[in-house]
Amino acid sequence: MSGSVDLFGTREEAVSVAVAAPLRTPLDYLCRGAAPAPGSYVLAPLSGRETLGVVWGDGSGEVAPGKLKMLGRLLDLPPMTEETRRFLERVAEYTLIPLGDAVRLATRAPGLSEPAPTKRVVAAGDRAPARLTPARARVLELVAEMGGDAPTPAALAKAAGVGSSVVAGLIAEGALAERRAPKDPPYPRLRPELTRRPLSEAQAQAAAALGEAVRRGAFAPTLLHGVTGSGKTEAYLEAVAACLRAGRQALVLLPEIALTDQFLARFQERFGARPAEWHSAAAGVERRRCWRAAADGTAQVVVGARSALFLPFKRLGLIVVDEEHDQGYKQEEGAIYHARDMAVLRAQAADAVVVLASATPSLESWVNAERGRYQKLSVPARFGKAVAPDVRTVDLRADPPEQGRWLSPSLVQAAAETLQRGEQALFFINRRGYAPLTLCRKCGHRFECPHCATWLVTHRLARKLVCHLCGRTEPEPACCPECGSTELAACGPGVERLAEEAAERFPDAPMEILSSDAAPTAEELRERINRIARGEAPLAIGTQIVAKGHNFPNLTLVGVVDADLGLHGGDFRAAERTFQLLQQVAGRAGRSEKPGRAILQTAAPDHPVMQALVANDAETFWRAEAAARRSGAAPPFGRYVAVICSGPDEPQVWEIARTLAAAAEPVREAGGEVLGPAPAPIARIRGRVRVRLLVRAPRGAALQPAIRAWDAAVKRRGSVRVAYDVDPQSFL
DNA sequence: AGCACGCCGACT
DNA sequence: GTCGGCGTGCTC
Repeated sequence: MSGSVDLFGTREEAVSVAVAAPLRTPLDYLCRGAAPAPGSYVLAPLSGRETLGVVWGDGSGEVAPGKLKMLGRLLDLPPMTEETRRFLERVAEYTLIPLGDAVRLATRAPGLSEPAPTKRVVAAGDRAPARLTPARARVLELVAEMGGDAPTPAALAKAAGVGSSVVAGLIAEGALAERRAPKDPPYPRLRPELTRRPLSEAQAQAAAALGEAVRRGAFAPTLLHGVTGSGKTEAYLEAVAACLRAGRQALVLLPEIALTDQFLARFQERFGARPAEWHSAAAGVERRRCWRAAADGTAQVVVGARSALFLPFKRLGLIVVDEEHDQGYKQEEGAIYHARDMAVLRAQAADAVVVLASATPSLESWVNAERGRYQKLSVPARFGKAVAPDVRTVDLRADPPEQGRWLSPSLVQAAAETLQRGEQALFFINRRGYAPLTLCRKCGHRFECPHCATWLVTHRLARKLVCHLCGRTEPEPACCPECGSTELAACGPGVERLAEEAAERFPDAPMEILSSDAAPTAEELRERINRIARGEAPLAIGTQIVAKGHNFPNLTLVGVVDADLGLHGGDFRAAERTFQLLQQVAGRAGRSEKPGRAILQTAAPDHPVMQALVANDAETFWRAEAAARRSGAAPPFGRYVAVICSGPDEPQVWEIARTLAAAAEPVREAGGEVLGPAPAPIARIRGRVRVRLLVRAPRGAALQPAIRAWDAAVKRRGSVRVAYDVDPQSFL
């Protein structure tokens, strides 16, 4: 331990502390007397205030001891385990965020710097009361019945049906002992042996393999592939049970939307009590309780959204990432990370099992399983459950809609038949608004966003033109700003325009529109979804919010109006994203007892995405996609990092973005490539222009030198900021 | 992140 | 004449 001796001969030691501030390295502090152990939570003075920090190790000695500040108070919290600290280091290294930001992610709970709140409780005392009245007897009897449970004085009085003075009197005489107990109630003990639904052969096999891995207690990444309705939840709950028996904690991550009472009820049925819950909606007290219980090990299982991954678990043995393909696992604001990937890192640091569960695994997980880096377990569908819908394409070149219409004759006919049978039909189009482009018939002027180099989308209901990149709106124009002509043409369909056509074609069918801006509140949107689920609207028109989350038991036809949408454009994950989205949308027609079908309107029925959808064969698609990436026909695997440069002044941002591209020279020399700054990926969000620079680094190439160069390039450059978005595919 | 130090508009 | 706006820079 590097130390120093002051004038009075007192030994002062230096420790390094990772403070919860955006700093890439820990800072050195002096401490009086013995240095706190690594992992201790402390308050550290930082530019004139006390900031929460975690002792990381010995002082680095890089700053002269005379300039070091004295460490503040040690906090009364269970120390952060070495495993968690190693995990945070790896998160910082991988996502390119500062270590201090990673520490911040792990300390997002209120009241950490205050002692754990306590309350007064009473238990049986060691003396008999001088006078035993009937009221006193009732109280003492009740206390004896309670055994170890210590109620508050008020609760005890109420339960015994006596006044509070009776209890107070007994305390004064020593017949009841008063002490302080934690105010946050402990989580109820879970019972791994409680109930078990009968498992199918395949479920039992998967559960056994997972349980075996948990008992081994070593890092074991596993892809649990189970189609919808196969009961993969039951399989991984058995892994949770095995983890509880092994005396370790388990974490179940769910996409925010799936964190429902339904899941919790199922959990309670299996384990006899609800788990600790961690999600963004949880209030302050609940977060404090969950954080502390994760840290002291009394939370046996935490179920939570992505940020639960950063709880300071004491002895984590299992992480389940349910619906691992879900885009919601990606944190896009502030510290950018993908919770599924960080779960793998955490499991590695904790020698834990990580289960990635999905009916439609992501490309990266599939490739990792194929390469043998992940164990793969499959749970096929249970007999008698709803089956995948029959998927077909309609070739828009051979069977086109009429001029100015978007539904092809065969899709219209299929919908008519469906409605006639009393079943539901859904038209899907992944575009909000009325029309994606408005142009002037006279001079050809296009209405574009002045900031984003994209077309403004006409929203007819709101009477506005909206930029879907930056959210900028203008009133709907009456005439062309160039030539003054009033002949403006709306080109292409959006969900509003599709609804217009559907209403014309099926005037007698009540219709519900599902899009994020068709409903003013989330509550209203939920109500609309419920109306469809209850079968009140036979016809539904929707954007991608219909893709997940809900069962529509009477829905037997899904019509994808433009299946090619999203396949073009510069996104190097366009094909897989389209495949996953459309597979989910088509699957909406597969939840009914009756046979369901999906119709894809496409101008490219031979495209691998369409063929894979028709064959309902993700594996073949992933294999083809992986092969294309290896052969160079599609963007190759590698470490993709978007360097995001943002600031209020557009020319300055562009200038700095070019500097950043130049500073990426070491990456290029190492065989990587730098794409951009491209003209398209620019957007203005809350007054700040964002320019993205895509960098692909070869596998194994350390990006840290480039980061130093990029960080330095924006220093002393006003309010320009740089952030890094590491693509999950970097795992490959 | 937050806090201090910096230079330009409306106030007792 | 100042109070304070937030742009800019740094934190052991």
